[in-house]
Amino acid sequence: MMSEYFREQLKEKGLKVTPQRVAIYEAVVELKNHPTAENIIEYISKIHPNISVGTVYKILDTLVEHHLLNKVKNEKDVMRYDAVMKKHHHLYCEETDKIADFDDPELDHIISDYFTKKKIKGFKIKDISLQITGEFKNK
Amino acid sequence: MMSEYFREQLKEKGLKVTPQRVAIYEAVVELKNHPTAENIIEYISKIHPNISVGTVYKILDTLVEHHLLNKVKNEKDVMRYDAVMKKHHHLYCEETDKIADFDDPELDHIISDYFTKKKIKGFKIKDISLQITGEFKNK
DNA sequence: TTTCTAAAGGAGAATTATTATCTTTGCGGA
DNA sequence: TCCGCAAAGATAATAATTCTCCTTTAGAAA
Repeated sequence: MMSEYFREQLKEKGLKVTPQRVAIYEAVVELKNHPTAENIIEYISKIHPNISVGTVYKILDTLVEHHLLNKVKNEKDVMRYDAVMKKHHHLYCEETDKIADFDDPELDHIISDYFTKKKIKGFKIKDISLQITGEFKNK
Repeated sequence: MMSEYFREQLKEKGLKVTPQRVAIYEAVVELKNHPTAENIIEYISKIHPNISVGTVYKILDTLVEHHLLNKVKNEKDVMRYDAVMKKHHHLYCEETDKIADFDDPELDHIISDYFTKKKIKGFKIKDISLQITGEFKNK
């Protein structure tokens, strides 16, 4: 089962493996497109009608805190979540409010090269992420 | 006076020049470090005690909509505003939650060059902005 | 300058997303 | 299997923002 790894991760970090946590993690994976808490709640409520809203928020926080999920914010106001933990960039569509992951090691390399040569004075860089806004072409 | 340009801009866009709008714009300029609505409200209330909270939000929205201010998002929850309209990147400090503007035409050039050669399939890029997280070194 | 009217502002209620509190439940070690 | 504490449930509270409704005012026109 695909969430076996997730269960392992929970144990490793000393967190209890609960059906709620597994369900929410699976929801984020399943929903893919960077769901909001609301999206997750809606999805969850169909399968596990008795998981409460507060619990969803609490679990999302816990998982973000322990680096099992990522938090992303969009131009609008709400927080969104992502199960892809690998460092990556984001493509935003302003119109449809869609977010897609974007990964490009070559670009990362170019940028990190650049900042190796040219430091920002008074600032120590930990991470760089690109927000690429534009629009998705419908194929 | 420095807000002369702002008044001109309002007129040009068919917006009325009101003392509230001028005051709020000046507050954002004055406060510099990407103030939140709350920061602005606090600042404003000292000078113009009778500008109401709802008005501040309404005016911020209007000005963002007409590109007289920018909205900046961070991983935390609140929106922040910026009077610097020139395209630029942001430096974020995770610890102190500070944001600084970062401008680097050379870097922009490198990145836009890169994407001229290597398109993202299914996506039309309109704008790229970097979020550089890390920490400010105290001089 | 005065008048007129749509646009803008004021006050505070309403909404929305999120967090906190407090009680109950159940995971997982002994 | 039992027990203790972490976690879940229910719901109240909070915070940021938006909405509603009514009043005021900027600025165009007379």
